[in-house]
Amino acid sequence: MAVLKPRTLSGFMELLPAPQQQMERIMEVIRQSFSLYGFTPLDTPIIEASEVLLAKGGGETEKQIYRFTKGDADLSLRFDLTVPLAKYVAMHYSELSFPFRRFQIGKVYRGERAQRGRFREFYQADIDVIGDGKLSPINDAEIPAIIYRVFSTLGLNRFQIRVNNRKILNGFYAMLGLSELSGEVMRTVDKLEKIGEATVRGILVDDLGVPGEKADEILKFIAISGGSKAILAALEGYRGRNPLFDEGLDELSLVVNYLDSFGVPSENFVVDLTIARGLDYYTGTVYETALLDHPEVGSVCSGGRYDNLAEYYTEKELPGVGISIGLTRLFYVLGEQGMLNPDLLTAPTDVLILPMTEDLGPAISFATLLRQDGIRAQLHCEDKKFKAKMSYADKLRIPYVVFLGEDEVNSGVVACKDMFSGEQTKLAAVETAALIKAGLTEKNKGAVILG
RNA sequence: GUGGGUGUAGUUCAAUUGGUAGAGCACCGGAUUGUGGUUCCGGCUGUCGCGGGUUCGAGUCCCGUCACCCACCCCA
Repeated sequence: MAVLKPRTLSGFMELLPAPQQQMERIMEVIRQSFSLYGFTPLDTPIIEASEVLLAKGGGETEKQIYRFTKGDADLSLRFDLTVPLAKYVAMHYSELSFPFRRFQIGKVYRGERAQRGRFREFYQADIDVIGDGKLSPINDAEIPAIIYRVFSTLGLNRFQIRVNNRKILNGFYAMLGLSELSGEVMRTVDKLEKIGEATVRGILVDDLGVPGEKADEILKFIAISGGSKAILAALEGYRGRNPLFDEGLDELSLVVNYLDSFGVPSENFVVDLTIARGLDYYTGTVYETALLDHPEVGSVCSGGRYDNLAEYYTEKELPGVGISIGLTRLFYVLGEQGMLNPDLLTAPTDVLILPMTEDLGPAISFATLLRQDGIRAQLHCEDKKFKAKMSYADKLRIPYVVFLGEDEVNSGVVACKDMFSGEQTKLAAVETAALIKAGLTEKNKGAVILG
């Protein structure tokens, strides 16, 4: 019979069991980290009515969204987690308590060309804080702490949280009389690191029609660098010329000043006046996180402050601040760079039990004992050679194999082999369980996801 | 959407100026009866992406097509 060639669509990540385990661990770290800051878990449908997801209209979303019809229904796959959140908050406004802090880890879909580190289906891990009418900028200051917590808990050190404030940029461009162009200018300046100063100036002057001396002022402005405090000090020099700028500077100062209290080391944080990133609804603080050793892969976590999350769905004013971790991309990079700890236990079970007697009772009882003790156990009763079963345990990197043959059953013990050390013990069931438990704790000790 | 590249066993790749396909890894089996990972021996697999053309003859040249990859755009 002719069989169909199996294939997975381009841009869709499909993992083997061991990497999937690592992915799950990463998700778990993210979940726990988010929980530590008082965020509540949320899940929303992957499919929504197109009119809801496309309420904003125009732009990239329209071009890239997966849209289809089912009967009369015009449906779309969610493009990000923020728009569904907006709908959710608008819809359940009266049932929610504000500030509403939620986290959500879910797949999103973008019908663009797949590329290295760029997927069509990928996980985003989002947190957002939504205020009712107003939202304290202290929330902006807390975000870097959460990012830092997630990345450092994963075992990463070489990353940098970059922060900027759009009010500062917009205010600055207003000072130059370039308000109408600020979007274009920001987009251009954002590419500085990639294309260089000369090219940026060329685009500003030749393509956008920015007068030469103003382009130079822009370049001078974005070239402000140094430690966060030094940058703030330099920015103070521009104070008093534009109210929006001043407001942004106040917000940025707040973020910087509380970093220490929030436990964010200064080496993992920088004020970067070039970043403008993100969807165009960002209005204040913006964040971007870069892996210092892999600048080429792009952002793995970005976000910012927006004035009005749900303007398309409600008259209520709902400002918010949030970030999105590009989990799939992050995982892809970590794997590609060999940064996933190979010593991390990824076996589907802790113990593989091999019964070798007609009566499976003792083996099943032992499995039950282990499971009651919180130890993952699997029976292997298939009609296979003993060697094949050992090989199975080995390939899956299962840490313990237990043998239950005539000898063991008759003398009331179980034989247990530590597959990593090769040592084998023959002890009573309860003692073996205790031994395994202690051994697992030892093997898991300091098991960071990244190594 | 625009530009470039590539398509050969499960996988990574190889195949002299066009002459009807190989290697490593993986996989499977064996090296005496209840012990894996190392080693040794043996074995398996391909419509050479698909369709057409040139040719005595094409994996190797030409056209088309599809798929994938890379860059741009945009972004996680």
